[in-house]
Amino acid sequence: MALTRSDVVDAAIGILDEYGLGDLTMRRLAASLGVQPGALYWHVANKQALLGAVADRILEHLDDDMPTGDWDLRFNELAHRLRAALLAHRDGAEVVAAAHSLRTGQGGTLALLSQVLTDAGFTPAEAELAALAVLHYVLGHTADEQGHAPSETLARTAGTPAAGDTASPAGLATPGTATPGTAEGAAGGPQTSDSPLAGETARFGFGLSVFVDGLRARLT
Amino acid sequence: MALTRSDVVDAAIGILDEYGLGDLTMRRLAASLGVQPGALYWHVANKQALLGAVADRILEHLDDDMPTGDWDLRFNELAHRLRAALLAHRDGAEVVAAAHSLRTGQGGTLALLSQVLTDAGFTPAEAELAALAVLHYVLGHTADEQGHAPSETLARTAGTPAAGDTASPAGLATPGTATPGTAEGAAGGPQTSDSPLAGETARFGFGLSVFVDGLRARLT
DNA sequence: ACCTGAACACCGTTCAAGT
DNA sequence: ACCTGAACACCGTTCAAGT
Repeated sequence: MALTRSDVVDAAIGILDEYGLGDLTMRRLAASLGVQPGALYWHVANKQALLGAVADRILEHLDDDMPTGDWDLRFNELAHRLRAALLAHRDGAEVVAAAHSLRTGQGGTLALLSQVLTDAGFTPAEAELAALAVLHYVLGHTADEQGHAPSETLARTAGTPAAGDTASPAGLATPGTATPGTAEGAAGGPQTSDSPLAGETARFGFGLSVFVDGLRARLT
Repeated sequence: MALTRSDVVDAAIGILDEYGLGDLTMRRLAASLGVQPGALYWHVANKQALLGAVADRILEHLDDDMPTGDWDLRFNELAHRLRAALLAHRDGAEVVAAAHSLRTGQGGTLALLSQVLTDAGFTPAEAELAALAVLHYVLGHTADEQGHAPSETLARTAGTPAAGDTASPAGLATPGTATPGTAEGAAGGPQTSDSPLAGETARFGFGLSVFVDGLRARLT
């Protein structure tokens, strides 16, 4: 049966999760589909476009069933969901960053965050800038996590969360994030597991809340 | 005369400024030095190490003649200097990001920002997290600027700054930043040049000040 | 100590030609 | 419409051998 563009993206995500971005080459992808490298170019313009499609897939359904409530609650929820979506795939943050997919991507992650802030009372220009700023923060922080941190995305497998650490801020259910590829540095580093900032989610939340506090301060 | 490691880094920066990161290959670098590709590996372990050395060079002297004063003033100064240093070389932000050079780099940009915040009264853990957060912001924002914005780093050539826009926040002299490579999108996009957030430096400063406001709010 | 020559094992992309 | 075969123009890295 003939290959489909969606098949190509599926296979790409498969390679990503199993071997990482460094091994996601057009030639390996073709091989995994049992096809010649040139065949891919019928379904996808080039590698950049493929990465864009992969990124769009990673960011799909980011705003499904969004809670209603204060802007800061919704803003936090979106940021945490974004991080969770990136963590759900090996090198997810790097892929999305490489694809420049947050600004333009189909889902419009930038637009989502921006909208919450204009609802809150910011001008469109301010809202977009602030949304971009936290987007950069989330991408950077999550890329760091995926670069050299002990994984933190099982949650479904074990009953007790790894170290008192869940991806969602409140008790809100995260969208269907399957288990990711194995992390490279599984041997725990010097994790100062006593401070209130231990746990990657808490560390992430700290930077996020500083930013949200700064935003709140300008609303008065 | 025999090549020196410093020569190699110099030549790498030359290629970077003239042709960009995409054209900075070991083979091109070797050719520009009139040497065989293999010769480079006597001076540099691999490409990653080379990029690290280039990044270190870009970030050199970031804290020369730092002003004294309130932590927020010094924090802002460092952030603006960092952006200026990145803008001083084509694809500077991407190089530094790729080199993971802010955390570990010789200069210790992370340590510098962190120190300012511990001086301000934050715990070491909080200070490092907050410093990392703005580092991510600066890198992301500046990478965006360098990716598709009309260049903004002449300042020395013309008497009147391009659009009421300088890299330094106050009248503080920036360290020796030479003129960068030409920007790719020289044709001006839809620049809404009326709002108070026009001008890349103002846009950068907005996100930065939101974060600093958030930090100040926790000091009470 | 420093570099050449030459190879190894890859890349992304194009494109005539086949079915 | 969809894919093969085969090439083009590259990569980073290694390493014996030369000087």
